[in-house]
Amino acid sequence: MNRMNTHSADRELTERLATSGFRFTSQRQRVYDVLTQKRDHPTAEEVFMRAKGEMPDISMATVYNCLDALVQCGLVRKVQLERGATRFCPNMEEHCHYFCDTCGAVFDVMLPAETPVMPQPKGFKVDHYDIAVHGLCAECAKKK
Amino acid sequence: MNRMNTHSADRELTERLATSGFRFTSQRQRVYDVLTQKRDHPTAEEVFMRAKGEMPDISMATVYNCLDALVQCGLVRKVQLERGATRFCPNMEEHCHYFCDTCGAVFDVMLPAETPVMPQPKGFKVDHYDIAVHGLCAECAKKK
DNA sequence: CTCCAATTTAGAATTATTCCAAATATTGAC
DNA sequence: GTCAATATTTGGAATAATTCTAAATTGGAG
Repeated sequence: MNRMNTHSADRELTERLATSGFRFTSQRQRVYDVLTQKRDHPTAEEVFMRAKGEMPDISMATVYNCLDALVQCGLVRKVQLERGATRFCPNMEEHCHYFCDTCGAVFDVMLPAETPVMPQPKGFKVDHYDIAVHGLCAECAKKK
Repeated sequence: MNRMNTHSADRELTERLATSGFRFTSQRQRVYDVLTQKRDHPTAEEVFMRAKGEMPDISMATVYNCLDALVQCGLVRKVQLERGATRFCPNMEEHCHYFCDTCGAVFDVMLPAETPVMPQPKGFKVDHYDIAVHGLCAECAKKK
């Protein structure tokens, strides 16, 4: 299927997968499409349900596999905002997450170019930052 | 037990519990002691094992109960650094966590007084920040 | 001291995820 | 295009961490 990868987006996906040693599959394409179409930080379960729309036979195990491959090849980020299901985010720019503890809504906010100087544990080699701001979104704040 | 709460630390604990509508119990005292004695961000399982040292009959369910009460009365913070067990931290000052993705070590680092201005989603009411820095600790960095 | 609500306890239930082994699909060589 | 080798998908079983449940126990007000 999709022998030619006609769309540039697919070719991009194929290349990203290939450079990490993964193959292009229709399931991985579908899962990545789901994530880029509605960027609301869905859980694996939610990705599964949306993916089934156009691909009714896809399985939960495959969704986990695909998400894992996409994370490994640098197209998707895992986001753990609370205990419970991990969420997935296709925005790979440096940003932080505003999280509504009441309704679960997530908002991406770019980080300011100027990051403040932070003292670091001696010899610590930083890989990445995970910054979350917890609180109430406008709607939920109004209701209280 | 502990009818008098002779130690000031215990009285402090009793008061904190009371103002949130909780009772003082020996189990809650023990769990809080475990957290303050070795501030290495243990999981519930680890707290359980350490608590059993002086209190062999304490149960896992109780450890979860106690941790929950301590979090609710503002003496302890939950820390979710990755998928998997939640960790617990008795340091209630504003700080962030440096986390070694290889060995799991956690280092507290105070945040600089000057926090950078961040654009916020309209109407969002901030409750707290969760800042984690992932990477390799000095030891693990050396091994590579 | 007595009573009642809060707490503890052991074990069952739940949730999210990972593991497994057989069936299927993809890719590179011919 | 065909074939073989290997990666991937799949459904279901297994696991890990936590939450729930209901009975026994305990703390504290009066």
